[in-house]
Amino acid sequence: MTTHSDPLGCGDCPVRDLAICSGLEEQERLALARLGLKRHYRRGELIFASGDESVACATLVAGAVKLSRCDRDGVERTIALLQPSSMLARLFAADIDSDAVALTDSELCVFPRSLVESEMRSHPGFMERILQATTAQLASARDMLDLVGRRSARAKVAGLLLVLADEVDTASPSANREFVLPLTRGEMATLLGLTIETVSRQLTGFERDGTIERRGLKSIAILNPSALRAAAD
Amino acid sequence: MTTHSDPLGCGDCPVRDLAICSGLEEQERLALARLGLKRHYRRGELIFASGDESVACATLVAGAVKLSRCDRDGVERTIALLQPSSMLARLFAADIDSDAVALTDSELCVFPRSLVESEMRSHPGFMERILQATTAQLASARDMLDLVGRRSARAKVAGLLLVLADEVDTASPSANREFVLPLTRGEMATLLGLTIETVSRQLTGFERDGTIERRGLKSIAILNPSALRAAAD
DNA sequence: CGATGACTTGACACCAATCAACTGAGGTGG
DNA sequence: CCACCTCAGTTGATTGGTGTCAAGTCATCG
Repeated sequence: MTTHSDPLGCGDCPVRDLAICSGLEEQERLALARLGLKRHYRRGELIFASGDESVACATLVAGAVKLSRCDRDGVERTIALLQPSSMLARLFAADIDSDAVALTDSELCVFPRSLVESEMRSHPGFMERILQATTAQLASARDMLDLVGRRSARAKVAGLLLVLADEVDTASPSANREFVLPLTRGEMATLLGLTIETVSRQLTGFERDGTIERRGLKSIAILNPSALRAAAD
Repeated sequence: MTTHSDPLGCGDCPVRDLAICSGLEEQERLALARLGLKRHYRRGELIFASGDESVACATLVAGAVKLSRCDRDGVERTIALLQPSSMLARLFAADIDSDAVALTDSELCVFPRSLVESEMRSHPGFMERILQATTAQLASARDMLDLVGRRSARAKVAGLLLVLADEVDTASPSANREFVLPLTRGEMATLLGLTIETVSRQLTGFERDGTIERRGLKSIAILNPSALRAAAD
């Protein structure tokens, strides 16, 4: 191994088989890695800002990121939640249309967008991976739309808890799942089009029901998943 | 020209330079056209149903289509509006996750999904077009999320009117634009997470303001676009 | 231990859902 | 041609849910 055989530490990358890079041959992946860089962001840190020129293409390696917008009164609306292995990029567009903010301390691999686009044109397997990633994000955006379009606060919050629980742990869809909320109450509220107080009251309601249990401020256990699913629509 | 030189009538297709087929060379496009078929759907007709096997990939040539889902109480939620040139497909997935319904009389070119996927793997230009289309749908889904996440009915309806006006006519973003709503009040309501009555009342409100004018049941003129934009957030 | 910020709870007002009646447009049939 | 039907849309009265404002609690950190 030469000194620069693994500049980004791809060797022990937790998302190496999920992220778009997995569509590249070893050699191309290395070429990309040489021109990329790994960056850490603290919770709350701004990664890209709406209006920025779209020059980068990134992969979320660890942590959690939200995309959001603000209207002119400064009211924020979250339009996407991104998990590790997600691609952060605006392909085919001159500039960014939303803020990207780290929800928890996060790690990203950042590449020049132009490089990613040119690599993708010469490597169909890479482009297919990017298409898959985009398709997955589209499906998830539509799921969110379904969620946010619900008419009662109860259904919205229940649905969000189920989404967040699944994100944490797809393995055991059973009772007593405990997971850590990556979102504050305020972030849940801007995501669902509700207020902090309403989100809080819904959580209290579910806890009174025995549907969930709050453990500390950020941790939630789902005691009765079927009750939660029933509440979700 | 031989008898089968233009089986789908691509020659005078209104979206021939916009749809994904435009990513193909003449010869490949013809090969695809030979295995596709053109179908008409009446307003309200079901094109694909949630749960169906994902065997087709279609292009909306003319008309308008919505994607929607129902919860177990039968409450419908619309998760996307598709315009001419949009691709209707669930790539990389075994089955369909939402109903596709014609909003107006519509015309679609339908192809076997397997064929589209294999063509895309052998023609990078075609895959890039599909990626572009998917990226555009993702952007539009996030715009919708922004819209539906607004907290007042007034802002939601105002935003929707602006979206619909743009869809009809991007050319003149000025006053006195008149356009035909492709959606009934009920469809606007399921899209925004409101009720028919609320949508109706908001429209009446905007009309009293002098912001819009209703002309017949389905036609709307925007008299004061900036007032509408102000109301939209 | 005090300060800060996130969260919860309460009281109240208001907006949107609900239920119900009415209007108007389009279509059918006598 | 008009009467009638049907369905989408509008409007009104009322209720209930969610936003708002305000106070209070809890966790974390210096």
